Amino acid sequence: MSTIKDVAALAGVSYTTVSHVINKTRPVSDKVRGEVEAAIQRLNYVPSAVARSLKQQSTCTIGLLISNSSNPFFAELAQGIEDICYRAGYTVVLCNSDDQPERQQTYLRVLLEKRIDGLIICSAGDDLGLAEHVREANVPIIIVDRAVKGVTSDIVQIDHFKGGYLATRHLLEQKHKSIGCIAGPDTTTVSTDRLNGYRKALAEAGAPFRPEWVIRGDFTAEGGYKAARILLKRAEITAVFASNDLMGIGLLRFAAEHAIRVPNQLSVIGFDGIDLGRYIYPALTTVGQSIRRQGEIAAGTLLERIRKGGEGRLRKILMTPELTVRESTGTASPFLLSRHE
Amino acid sequence: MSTIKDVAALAGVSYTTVSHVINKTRPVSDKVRGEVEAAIQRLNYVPSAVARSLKQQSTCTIGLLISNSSNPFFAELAQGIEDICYRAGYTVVLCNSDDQPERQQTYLRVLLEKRIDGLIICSAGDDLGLAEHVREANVPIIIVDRAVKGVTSDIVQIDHFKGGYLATRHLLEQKHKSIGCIAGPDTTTVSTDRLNGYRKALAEAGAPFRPEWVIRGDFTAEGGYKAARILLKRAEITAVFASNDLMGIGLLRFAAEHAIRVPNQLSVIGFDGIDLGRYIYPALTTVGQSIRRQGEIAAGTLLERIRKGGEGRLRKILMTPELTVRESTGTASPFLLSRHE
DNA sequence: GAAGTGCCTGCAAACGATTGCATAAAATGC
DNA sequence: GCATTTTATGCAATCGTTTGCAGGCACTTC
Repeated sequence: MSTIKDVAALAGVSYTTVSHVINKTRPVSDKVRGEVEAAIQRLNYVPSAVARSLKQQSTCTIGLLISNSSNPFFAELAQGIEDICYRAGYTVVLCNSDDQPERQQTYLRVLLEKRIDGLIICSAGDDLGLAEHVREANVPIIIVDRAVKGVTSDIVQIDHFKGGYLATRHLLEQKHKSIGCIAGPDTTTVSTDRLNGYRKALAEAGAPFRPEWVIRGDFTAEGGYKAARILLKRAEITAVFASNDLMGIGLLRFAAEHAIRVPNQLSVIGFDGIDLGRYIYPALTTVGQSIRRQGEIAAGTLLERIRKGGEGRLRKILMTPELTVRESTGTASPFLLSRHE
Repeated sequence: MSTIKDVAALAGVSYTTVSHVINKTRPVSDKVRGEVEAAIQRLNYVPSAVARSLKQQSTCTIGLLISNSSNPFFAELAQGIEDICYRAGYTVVLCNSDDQPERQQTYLRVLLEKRIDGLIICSAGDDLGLAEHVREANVPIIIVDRAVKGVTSDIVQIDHFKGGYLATRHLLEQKHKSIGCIAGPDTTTVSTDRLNGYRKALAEAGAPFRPEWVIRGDFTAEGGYKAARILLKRAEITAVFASNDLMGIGLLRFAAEHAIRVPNQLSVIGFDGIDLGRYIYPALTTVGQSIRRQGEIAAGTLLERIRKGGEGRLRKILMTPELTVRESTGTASPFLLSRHE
């Protein structure tokens, strides 16, 4: 692989000049510029970003630390992030911790060694080790969607509480009286927030909160399916708030298999607003905000902080969830009790 | 950010020694090692991978160039790739060209500047510029799933032809006589291969090939939905081979909306085997091979080539597709004509 | 014709690691 | 006690760029 010196030698100039031709950082006579460009062509020269990074103390690279890439949520988020970074000339390195704290820490370390300019964390909130290491990291960080306790950084997230509230209120407005909930794992603040929103809506409507109507899932379709098996044993339940779309889809699957008609006999609402929700049948009613947009905002905010050299006070961006009514929710109807086996 | 020299100064040794302590590359007395380690701790020192890369001419980074990250296929593929790379101590930079050739070229350039050790391309095959640039790149490359004309590199792909054949034969075995096809864009070899498999199966069964039963889609759910609108106008069609799962899902959506019962009135088979196929209802019958596995094999093959310094003859790994029968296909039944509006 | 003013261009010192070569000190052999 | 081996450490060149500081040359200008 040829270097800037090879180019300089071939063009018969100093490598300083070659550098300036490449970066247009000071005037160069047309003649010399022509020769240098010809030499670059001939040698098929590609400047080394690693040498440049070393000198400039910046890599134009950001890290994306996510906890589990199998949720379409992350794919959409990554799209938004990647898009903004691309436009700004930044590059994204993808780190999937696969829900293993140890893997997460290894990645964090690697990213720091690679001297990333910024970090986007979108990861389970229950890892204490992470908080500590992140604090020492001394790199601009933004946390997306989840809160990581003990880390002070920019943060962009949807209002989980309000989302849970809106979802449940929607079901209540459809005259449902017995509303189940598939919550997330109890270790994450995300799921507690959503659950609290659900409780608030119930309380506000004067409906009782029944712990036995709440099942913990793990944010996967499989988890939603399993939760459905338990939850739908209770014939009185006519609607379910699944605290993410994937679990909602698992629930819908269970309903379809057991000939429970949605929304006639059972209403289902999800959370997130993944793109696929509109293509399944019945299309999933959900609450959320464009995930892609969240990614764009996250990346934008991070890049801005990088530009400022990390200074400026911390920003907390709270996005207001919106209800997207599709086909999986409807008015409670009296004959639904007949569904039970 | 502290450097190796700061550590050396604090520990009272030369930075050579510090380097050797870090890399365990030559014996160091226990006393000195202890002091160095203490200094590293105190300063919170993290070695710079960029300096190391410059010296060692290797970045332990690979590029992943994909054409459109909104297809779950890519998410699953990326998972497999990322996993293998993680284990091998490599890092993945994610580049989504979003189907824009110009963006693809920009990314390729950036990756070369960053001196990636290897490249995985999983991208639309119709960009001639890419082939040319890639050939000059002089970096180990592996192409996944698609063929890029004019590029000589390792390649791992599923046998698209055989997949199309198996899918169609499955429908024929269910006694379907009029089988439609939603093909991919005619610019990619992938879709032509799959289409040819479809034709072969028809020919073998003595069924006629009707061009008007083939609609071109764009590999998205939306595209499948639109194709369905045209295709299902023909009441004689009792089964459809969608040449990827996403389009199959779009088709299923259309069928559900129009009260066409699947599989009773219409059978649908997809291609790829995305994970979500099993959770929708009816679950999508499909043909393919573990996508994650494909990613793992791709990454593994690439890393092996990197290890060999790029030498060794080119490998072409052809994976045999397998049929996964789920709920969306069944025996042709006579009363299906009644479905038409 | 000397001084002043613009243009272009080059020298050499960083950036933060790795590593071949050399050397000092300690241990061993006889 | 001296030569020899072993063990532990340091020096300095190198990787491929960027960039502050000068220097050379050709015009003006008086």
